[in-house]
Amino acid sequence: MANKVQPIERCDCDVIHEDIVKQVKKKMPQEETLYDLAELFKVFGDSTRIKILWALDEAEMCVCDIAFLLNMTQSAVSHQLRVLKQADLVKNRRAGKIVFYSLDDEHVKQIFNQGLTHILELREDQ
Amino acid sequence: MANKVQPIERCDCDVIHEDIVKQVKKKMPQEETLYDLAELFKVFGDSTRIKILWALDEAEMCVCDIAFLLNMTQSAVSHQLRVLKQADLVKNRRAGKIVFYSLDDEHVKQIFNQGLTHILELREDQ
DNA sequence: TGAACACATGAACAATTATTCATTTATTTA
DNA sequence: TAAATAAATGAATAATTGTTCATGTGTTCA
Repeated sequence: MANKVQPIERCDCDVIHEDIVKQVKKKMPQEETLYDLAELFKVFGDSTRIKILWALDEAEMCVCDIAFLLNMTQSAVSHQLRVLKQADLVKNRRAGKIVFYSLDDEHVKQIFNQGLTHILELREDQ
Repeated sequence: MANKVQPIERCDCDVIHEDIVKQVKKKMPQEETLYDLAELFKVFGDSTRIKILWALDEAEMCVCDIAFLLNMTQSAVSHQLRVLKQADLVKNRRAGKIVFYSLDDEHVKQIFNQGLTHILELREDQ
Protein backbone atom coordinates (compact mmCIF):
# COMPACT_ATOMS: atom_id res chain seq x y z
CA MET A 1 0.00 0.00 0.00
CA ALA A 2 2.59 2.55 -1.15
CA ASN A 3 1.03 5.93 -0.51
CA LYS A 4 3.46 8.30 -2.16
CA VAL A 5 1.91 11.75 -2.32
CA GLN A 6 2.26 13.01 -5.83
CA PRO A 7 0.92 16.07 -7.63
CA ILE A 8 -1.82 15.17 -10.09
CA GLU A 9 -2.20 16.98 -13.38
CA ARG A 10 -5.81 18.05 -13.64
CA CYS A 11 -7.56 17.33 -16.90
CA ASP A 12 -10.00 19.73 -18.56
CA CYS A 13 -12.86 17.69 -17.26
CA ASP A 14 -12.02 18.72 -13.71
CA VAL A 15 -12.20 22.38 -14.45
CA ILE A 16 -15.80 21.91 -15.50
CA HIS A 17 -16.73 19.89 -12.42
CA GLU A 18 -14.65 21.87 -9.98
CA ASP A 19 -17.62 22.98 -7.91
CA ILE A 20 -18.87 19.45 -7.38
CA VAL A 21 -15.43 18.25 -6.34
CA LYS A 22 -15.09 21.09 -3.85
CA GLN A 23 -18.49 20.37 -2.32
CA VAL A 24 -17.77 16.65 -2.01
CA LYS A 25 -14.41 17.37 -0.43
CA LYS A 26 -16.09 19.46 2.24
CA LYS A 27 -18.64 16.79 3.08
CA MET A 28 -16.20 13.87 3.32
CA PRO A 29 -15.21 12.66 6.79
CA GLN A 30 -11.65 13.26 7.80
CA GLU A 31 -8.87 11.09 6.41
CA GLU A 32 -8.24 9.22 9.67
CA THR A 33 -11.86 8.20 10.05
CA LEU A 34 -12.01 6.78 6.55
CA TYR A 35 -8.76 4.94 7.19
CA ASP A 36 -10.08 3.43 10.42
CA LEU A 37 -13.25 2.42 8.64
CA ALA A 38 -11.25 0.59 5.97
CA GLU A 39 -9.17 -1.11 8.67
CA LEU A 40 -12.34 -2.33 10.37
CA PHE A 41 -13.80 -3.76 7.18
CA LYS A 42 -10.47 -5.36 6.39
CA VAL A 43 -10.98 -7.45 9.51
CA PHE A 44 -14.35 -8.56 8.18
CA GLY A 45 -12.80 -9.28 4.80
CA ASP A 46 -11.61 -12.79 5.50
CA SER A 47 -13.84 -15.85 5.51
CA THR A 48 -12.09 -17.45 8.46
CA ARG A 49 -12.72 -14.40 10.61
CA ILE A 50 -16.28 -14.08 9.33
CA LYS A 51 -16.88 -17.68 10.37
CA ILE A 52 -15.37 -17.12 13.80
CA LEU A 53 -17.46 -14.01 14.37
CA TRP A 54 -20.59 -15.75 13.23
CA ALA A 55 -19.88 -18.71 15.49
CA LEU A 56 -19.22 -16.48 18.48
CA ASP A 57 -22.47 -14.70 17.82
CA GLU A 58 -24.18 -18.02 18.45
CA ALA A 59 -22.23 -19.03 21.53
CA GLU A 60 -19.19 -18.37 23.66
CA MET A 61 -16.53 -20.89 22.67
CA CYS A 62 -12.98 -21.91 23.45
CA VAL A 63 -10.18 -21.79 20.88
CA CYS A 64 -10.13 -25.51 20.50
CA ASP A 65 -13.87 -25.70 19.81
CA ILE A 66 -13.61 -23.05 17.14
CA ALA A 67 -10.72 -24.90 15.53
CA PHE A 68 -12.75 -28.11 15.42
CA LEU A 69 -15.88 -26.33 14.19
CA LEU A 70 -14.01 -24.72 11.31
CA ASN A 71 -11.69 -27.67 10.68
CA MET A 72 -8.62 -25.54 11.23
CA THR A 73 -5.51 -25.79 13.34
CA GLN A 74 -5.50 -24.29 16.83
CA SER A 75 -2.66 -22.04 15.79
CA ALA A 76 -4.42 -20.57 12.77
CA VAL A 77 -7.52 -19.85 14.85
CA SER A 78 -5.47 -18.33 17.62
CA HIS A 79 -3.74 -15.98 15.19
CA GLN A 80 -7.07 -14.82 13.82
CA LEU A 81 -8.59 -14.39 17.26
CA ARG A 82 -5.73 -12.04 17.99
CA VAL A 83 -6.64 -9.94 14.98
CA LEU A 84 -10.27 -9.86 16.07
CA LYS A 85 -9.29 -8.91 19.60
CA GLN A 86 -7.07 -6.07 18.41
CA ALA A 87 -10.06 -4.75 16.47
CA ASP A 88 -12.13 -4.91 19.67
CA LEU A 89 -14.57 -7.28 18.07
CA VAL A 90 -14.07 -10.15 20.51
CA LYS A 91 -13.12 -10.51 24.16
CA ASN A 92 -11.98 -13.50 26.20
CA ARG A 93 -12.02 -14.92 29.68
CA ARG A 94 -9.83 -17.60 31.14
CA ALA A 95 -11.26 -20.63 32.94
CA GLY A 96 -8.29 -22.70 34.03
CA LYS A 97 -6.50 -24.01 30.99
CA ILE A 98 -9.32 -23.00 28.69
CA VAL A 99 -9.80 -19.54 27.19
CA PHE A 100 -13.32 -18.67 26.15
CA TYR A 101 -13.96 -16.13 23.45
CA SER A 102 -17.13 -14.14 22.84
CA LEU A 103 -18.29 -11.16 20.84
CA ASP A 104 -17.42 -7.75 22.21
CA ASP A 105 -19.59 -5.69 19.90
CA GLU A 106 -23.30 -5.42 19.30
CA HIS A 107 -22.97 -4.13 15.75
CA VAL A 108 -21.29 -7.21 14.33
CA LYS A 109 -24.55 -8.92 13.52
CA GLN A 110 -25.99 -5.73 12.09
CA ILE A 111 -22.98 -5.24 9.83
CA PHE A 112 -23.34 -8.86 8.73
CA ASN A 113 -27.00 -8.37 7.96
CA GLN A 114 -26.39 -5.29 5.84
CA GLY A 115 -23.81 -7.23 3.88
CA LEU A 116 -26.11 -10.21 3.52
CA THR A 117 -28.88 -8.02 2.19
CA HIS A 118 -26.57 -6.85 -0.57
CA ILE A 119 -25.51 -10.37 -1.46
CA LEU A 120 -29.01 -11.80 -1.46
CA GLU A 121 -30.32 -9.02 -3.67
CA LEU A 122 -27.61 -9.79 -6.20
CA ARG A 123 -28.52 -13.48 -6.19
CA GLU A 124 -32.18 -12.64 -6.84
CA ASP A 125 -31.21 -10.52 -9.83
CA GLN A 126 -29.53 -13.45 -11.55
CA MET B 1 -5.11 -18.18 1.25
CA ALA B 2 -4.10 -21.83 1.11
CA ASN B 3 -7.18 -23.80 2.09
CA LYS B 4 -5.90 -27.36 2.34
CA VAL B 5 -8.51 -29.50 4.00
CA GLN B 6 -6.87 -31.40 6.76
CA PRO B 7 -8.23 -33.59 9.55
CA ILE B 8 -7.98 -31.92 12.94
CA GLU B 9 -7.16 -33.88 16.06
CA ARG B 10 -9.81 -33.03 18.64
CA CYS B 11 -8.61 -32.14 22.09
CA ASP B 12 -10.34 -33.24 25.29
CA CYS B 13 -11.88 -29.84 25.62
CA ASP B 14 -14.00 -30.44 22.52
CA VAL B 15 -15.50 -33.60 23.85
CA ILE B 16 -16.87 -31.60 26.72
CA HIS B 17 -18.30 -28.86 24.54
CA GLU B 18 -19.42 -31.11 21.74
CA ASP B 19 -23.10 -30.19 22.06
CA ILE B 20 -22.42 -26.47 21.75
CA VAL B 21 -20.25 -26.99 18.69
CA LYS B 22 -22.95 -29.10 17.05
CA GLN B 23 -25.63 -26.52 17.72
CA VAL B 24 -23.50 -23.68 16.38
CA LYS B 25 -22.67 -25.69 13.27
CA LYS B 26 -26.37 -26.13 12.57
CA LYS B 27 -27.13 -22.44 12.90
CA MET B 28 -24.27 -21.15 10.75
CA PRO B 29 -25.09 -20.00 7.21
CA GLN B 30 -23.72 -22.11 4.41
CA GLU B 31 -20.06 -21.92 3.47
CA GLU B 32 -20.67 -20.06 0.20
CA THR B 33 -22.66 -17.31 1.86
CA LEU B 34 -19.96 -16.66 4.43
CA TYR B 35 -17.36 -16.62 1.67
CA ASP B 36 -19.36 -14.10 -0.36
CA LEU B 37 -19.81 -11.98 2.73
CA ALA B 38 -16.06 -11.90 3.30
CA GLU B 39 -15.49 -11.02 -0.35
CA LEU B 40 -17.88 -8.10 -0.03
CA PHE B 41 -16.21 -6.73 3.09
CA LYS B 42 -12.84 -7.19 1.45
CA VAL B 43 -13.96 -4.60 -1.09
CA PHE B 44 -14.75 -2.20 1.76
CA GLY B 45 -11.40 -3.01 3.35
CA ASP B 46 -9.30 -0.49 1.48
CA SER B 47 -9.19 3.21 2.22
CA THR B 48 -9.04 4.23 -1.43
CA ARG B 49 -12.21 2.35 -2.18
CA ILE B 50 -13.87 3.64 0.99
CA LYS B 51 -13.08 7.16 -0.12
CA ILE B 52 -14.42 6.56 -3.61
CA LEU B 53 -17.63 5.07 -2.26
CA TRP B 54 -18.07 7.92 0.17
CA ALA B 55 -17.46 10.47 -2.56
CA LEU B 56 -19.93 8.80 -4.90
CA ASP B 57 -22.49 8.80 -2.14
CA GLU B 58 -22.29 12.59 -2.22
CA ALA B 59 -22.35 13.02 -5.99
CA GLU B 60 -22.00 11.29 -9.32
CA MET B 61 -18.48 11.94 -10.58
CA CYS B 62 -16.19 11.17 -13.49
CA VAL B 63 -12.97 9.19 -13.08
CA CYS B 64 -10.84 12.26 -13.50
CA ASP B 65 -12.71 14.18 -10.78
CA ILE B 66 -12.29 11.31 -8.35
CA ALA B 67 -8.59 11.12 -9.13
CA PHE B 68 -8.20 14.81 -8.42
CA LEU B 69 -10.32 14.68 -5.28
CA LEU B 70 -8.24 11.84 -3.83
CA ASN B 71 -4.94 13.05 -5.26
CA MET B 72 -4.38 9.80 -7.11
CA THR B 73 -3.53 8.82 -10.66
CA GLN B 74 -6.36 8.20 -13.09
CA SER B 75 -5.08 4.67 -13.55
CA ALA B 76 -5.16 3.76 -9.88
CA VAL B 77 -8.69 5.10 -9.55
CA SER B 78 -9.81 3.28 -12.67
CA HIS B 79 -8.47 0.01 -11.34
CA GLN B 80 -10.36 0.44 -8.09
CA LEU B 81 -13.56 1.47 -9.83
CA ARG B 82 -13.35 -1.82 -11.67
CA VAL B 83 -13.22 -3.68 -8.37
CA LEU B 84 -16.20 -1.73 -7.09
CA LYS B 85 -18.14 -2.38 -10.27
CA GLN B 86 -17.45 -6.10 -10.12
CA ALA B 87 -18.84 -6.08 -6.60
CA ASP B 88 -21.97 -4.34 -7.92
CA LEU B 89 -21.38 -1.39 -5.65
CA VAL B 90 -21.08 1.23 -8.39
CA LYS B 91 -22.43 1.72 -11.89
CA ASN B 92 -21.40 4.05 -14.70
CA ARG B 93 -22.79 5.91 -17.67
CA ARG B 94 -20.92 7.35 -20.61
CA ALA B 95 -21.36 10.96 -21.72
CA GLY B 96 -19.11 11.43 -24.70
CA LYS B 97 -15.53 11.06 -23.62
CA ILE B 98 -16.44 11.21 -19.97
CA VAL B 99 -17.58 8.25 -17.88
CA PHE B 100 -19.64 9.10 -14.82
CA TYR B 101 -19.72 6.77 -11.86
CA SER B 102 -22.35 6.57 -9.15
CA LEU B 103 -23.41 4.26 -6.33
CA ASP B 104 -25.38 1.20 -7.29
CA ASP B 105 -26.42 0.11 -3.83
CA GLU B 106 -28.55 1.63 -1.13
CA HIS B 107 -26.87 -0.27 1.70
CA VAL B 108 -23.43 1.24 1.28
CA LYS B 109 -24.17 4.17 3.54
CA GLN B 110 -25.81 1.92 6.09
CA ILE B 111 -22.82 -0.39 6.16
CA PHE B 112 -20.59 2.65 6.59
CA ASN B 113 -22.68 3.92 9.46
CA GLN B 114 -22.58 0.61 11.31
CA GLY B 115 -18.83 0.60 10.98
CA LEU B 116 -18.57 4.21 12.06
CA THR B 117 -20.64 3.49 15.16
CA HIS B 118 -18.12 0.85 16.17
CA ILE B 119 -15.16 3.14 15.59
CA LEU B 120 -16.67 6.09 17.42
CA GLU B 121 -17.57 3.98 20.43
CA LEU B 122 -13.96 2.83 20.67
CA ARG B 123 -12.72 6.41 20.54
CA GLU B 124 -15.03 7.40 23.38
CA ASP B 125 -13.71 4.58 25.52
CA GLN B 126 -10.16 5.89 25.32
C1' DT C 1 -8.98 11.96 -41.13
C1' DG C 2 -5.95 12.71 -37.33
C1' DA C 3 -4.81 14.84 -33.09
C1' DA C 4 -6.32 15.22 -28.39
C1' DC C 5 -8.71 13.64 -24.53
C1' DA C 6 -10.94 10.40 -20.96
C1' DC C 7 -10.69 6.09 -19.54
C1' DA C 8 -9.41 1.00 -19.40
C1' DT C 9 -6.14 -2.58 -19.15
C1' DG C 10 -2.00 -5.69 -18.72
C1' DA C 11 2.44 -6.55 -16.73
C1' DA C 12 5.55 -5.75 -13.04
C1' DC C 13 6.76 -4.72 -8.42
C1' DA C 14 6.47 -3.94 -3.55
C1' DA C 15 3.84 -4.65 0.36
C1' DT C 16 0.63 -7.17 3.04
C1' DT C 17 -1.37 -11.30 4.84
C1' DA C 18 -3.14 -16.19 6.14
C1' DT C 19 -1.43 -20.41 7.30
C1' DT C 20 1.99 -23.77 8.92
C1' DC C 21 5.52 -25.42 11.88
C1' DA C 22 8.18 -25.23 15.94
C1' DT C 23 8.40 -23.50 20.30
C1' DT C 24 6.90 -21.12 24.58
C1' DT C 25 3.69 -19.87 28.28
C1' DA C 26 0.10 -20.74 31.63
C1' DT C 27 -2.58 -23.93 34.11
C1' DT C 28 -4.03 -28.39 36.00
C1' DT C 29 -3.37 -32.77 38.01
C1' DA C 30 -1.24 -37.09 39.05
C1' DT D 1 7.48 -31.53 41.03
C1' DA D 2 6.81 -33.48 36.43
C1' DA D 3 3.79 -34.54 32.79
C1' DA D 4 -0.05 -33.15 30.15
C1' DT D 5 -3.18 -29.87 28.18
C1' DA D 6 -4.92 -25.33 26.07
C1' DA D 7 -3.48 -21.47 24.02
C1' DA D 8 -0.13 -17.88 22.30
C1' DT D 9 3.71 -16.52 19.60
C1' DG D 10 7.59 -15.95 16.18
C1' DA D 11 9.58 -17.08 11.85
C1' DA D 12 8.97 -18.69 7.28
C1' DT D 13 6.39 -19.23 3.15
C1' DA D 14 2.98 -18.85 -0.43
C1' DA D 15 -0.60 -16.13 -2.10
C1' DT D 16 -2.96 -11.90 -2.72
C1' DT D 17 -3.24 -7.10 -3.62
C1' DG D 18 -2.64 -1.84 -4.65
C1' DT D 19 -0.07 1.13 -7.35
C1' DT D 20 2.78 2.47 -11.23
C1' DC D 21 4.08 2.57 -15.93
C1' DA D 22 3.23 1.83 -20.64
C1' DT D 23 -0.06 1.16 -23.88
C1' DG D 24 -4.70 0.33 -25.93
C1' DT D 25 -9.66 1.74 -26.80
C1' DG D 26 -13.44 4.81 -27.62
C1' DT D 27 -15.04 9.51 -28.42
C1' DT D 28 -14.84 14.38 -29.88
C1' DC D 29 -13.61 18.09 -32.73
C1' DA D 30 -10.73 20.85 -35.70
